[in-house]
Amino acid sequence: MKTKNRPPRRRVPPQNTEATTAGEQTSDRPQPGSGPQLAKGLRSRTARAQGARVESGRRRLGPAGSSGRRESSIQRRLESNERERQRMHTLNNAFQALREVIPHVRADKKLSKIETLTLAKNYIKSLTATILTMSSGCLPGLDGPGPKLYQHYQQQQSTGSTLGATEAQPEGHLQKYSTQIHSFREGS
DNA sequence: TAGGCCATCTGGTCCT
DNA sequence: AGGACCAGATGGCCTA
Repeated sequence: MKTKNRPPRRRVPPQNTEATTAGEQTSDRPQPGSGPQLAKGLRSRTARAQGARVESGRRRLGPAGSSGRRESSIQRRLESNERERQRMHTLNNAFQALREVIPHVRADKKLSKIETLTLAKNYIKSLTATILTMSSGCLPGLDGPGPKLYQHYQQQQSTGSTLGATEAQPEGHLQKYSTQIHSFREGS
């Protein structure tokens, strides 16, 4: 199953969740960004989470239980949620930035996170292999970055015990990266 | 409908 | 002590 070309889902700024679920006072925590309007019929994740919690009530509420929680405790949790949300947004921005510098075949297709990381890894390796090849050809002597780069590469290879036989050679990285690009293009 | 991917919430642990 | 980080849980959206 593939989830390709999925349009980015839109979100509204975070809302109070726990207090709503617990039937306690809602927070008037500021809502950063004062979020975009949702497309018709499209609920935000936060809103959906709220709904899910209200509907199913399956979220963990901690040992004290929602009813016994002090307001300050709830407020702390909400602030923590907000920080976590921001942290994840920062992480996702970094993923997006990474996507934009990784050449891949289908620009219209958004790489998943795991695809992004895997491609990036092999892209770096293929670039390293290319640099090695070029530097060893141009700088056979003792001066210049070539030998040092090669030493570093060899060190990396010796410490990385998970490399397969193909990856043991610089050309293998390029081949693997190329293969991976094609497999993503094929949607496999 | 199943499975992949994702956002969010949550509590625990680590770090400053 | 408080924030950052992490991983598990949960449920929605989307595609095959």
